[in-house]
Amino acid sequence: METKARKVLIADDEPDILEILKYNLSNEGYEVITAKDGDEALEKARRTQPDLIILDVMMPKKTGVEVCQLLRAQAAFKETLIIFLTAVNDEGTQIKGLETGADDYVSKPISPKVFLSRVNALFRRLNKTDARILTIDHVTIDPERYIIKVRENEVVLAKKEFELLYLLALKPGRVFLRNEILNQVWGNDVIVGDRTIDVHIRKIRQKLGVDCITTVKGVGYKFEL
Amino acid sequence: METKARKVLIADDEPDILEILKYNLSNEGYEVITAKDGDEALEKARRTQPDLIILDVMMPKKTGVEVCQLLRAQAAFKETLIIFLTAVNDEGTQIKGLETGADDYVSKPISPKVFLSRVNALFRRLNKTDARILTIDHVTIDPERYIIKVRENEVVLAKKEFELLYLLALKPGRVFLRNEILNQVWGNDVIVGDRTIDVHIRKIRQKLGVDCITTVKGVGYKFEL
DNA sequence: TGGAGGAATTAAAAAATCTCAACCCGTAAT
DNA sequence: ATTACGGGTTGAGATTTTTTAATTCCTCCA
Repeated sequence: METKARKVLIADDEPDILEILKYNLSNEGYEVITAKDGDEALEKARRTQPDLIILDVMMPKKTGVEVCQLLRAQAAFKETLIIFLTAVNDEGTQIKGLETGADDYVSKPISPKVFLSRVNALFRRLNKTDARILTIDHVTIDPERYIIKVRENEVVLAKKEFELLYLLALKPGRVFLRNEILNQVWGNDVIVGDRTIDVHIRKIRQKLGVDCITTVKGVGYKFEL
Repeated sequence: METKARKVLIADDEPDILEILKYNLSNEGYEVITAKDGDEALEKARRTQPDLIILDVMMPKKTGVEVCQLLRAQAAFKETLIIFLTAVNDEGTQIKGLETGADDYVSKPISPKVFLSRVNALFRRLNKTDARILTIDHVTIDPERYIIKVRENEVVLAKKEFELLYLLALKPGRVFLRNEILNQVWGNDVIVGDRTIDVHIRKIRQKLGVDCITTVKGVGYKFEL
């Protein structure tokens, strides 16, 4: 249950639906934000940057389709998952929905079980493309197995260490500011001291036995062999 | 892991065909749902979530190809089996059909016997990847018999234990998050405590007597010899 | 040469997470 | 009715990871 809570925004004008979905998603460990009309949805989407947005097609102020179009027009929401919810089993809406760039489409009445499995499926699909094996020279980082290999030798890193290394290795050579690292690995709401990063960096260097992380004084760190 | 009746949705505008197929599939133990045009097919597919969908290419309202495209665009139907039915033995249609993501393609007139064997074959193919005997080094897991063998010694696991081990062994080395394990083994609607997984893992380790499950702290577990 | 600022090193405290044993509750078998 | 068993829960250690805090090291520059 500790998979860095994913944020889900639900927008629907029917309080009942809002409640049911919120309840179920919360139970699954998602962090849930709700909105009761199109404008509120837009506003909260911008402020909270959710991982998934569930939009009722029929809403006051702005319809789900409109909200979706507006969001997709913004770079920040190009990748965000969007699911449409609709009472009408209307073909026209469905087509328009998928064309607007929704990732899935669920029609009411909603079965919580089915709905949850769809949400999970979406995230699973997302993860797939997200967790790829990195190979930089003789260093291999496999996020699926959580192991690092240095010249055929397996190295075991702890969670934070692994995530930190993975982040740096995603863009070898690029310098990551301490702040970036904090946001990506720890989350932008966690507060930890600056030395914490140093210590982790040190452990990684130590365990890998290879000098692959370079310090850029006053700036941050980068992965480099 | 129960063998619940497979649901099959048949969509065709010719009542005769519908009848024949329904009769034959029912006899084979499938649960059959029928639709007489594209729209009805879409609607019933969503409501009943069938395991297999048989689509006539030429149908009122929407053609089979259109229905297929719409379905495949939805996450919930990414994995669903789809068979196209067509009167014309038209090359163009066939190609378009398979490109749209159909799993098989049968042309009329239909021989019930041949048709059934194709359907069975599809499910068998699906099953293969689903319930096959796993052998990892000297550990053998047979999901059909619910038997584990470790160096010729049979080990008896309880249901949950078995399913958990099987899940992990399906992708040796890959780390499964606690959430994934919960979803796969317990189902995404059941709520059980976190320690439950631990305890089951422990029982497995204990019974197998071999150290084959590795914990990745803060992340999950993986099968590894 | 002697700070000053930033980073590296350490050790040790604090927090998070597992393991393990004991226990409880249904249900199927006897 | 009794027992055996699967399987879910709990809480107390044990372990590991993460963070903090104190100290030492550099490197640049006045």
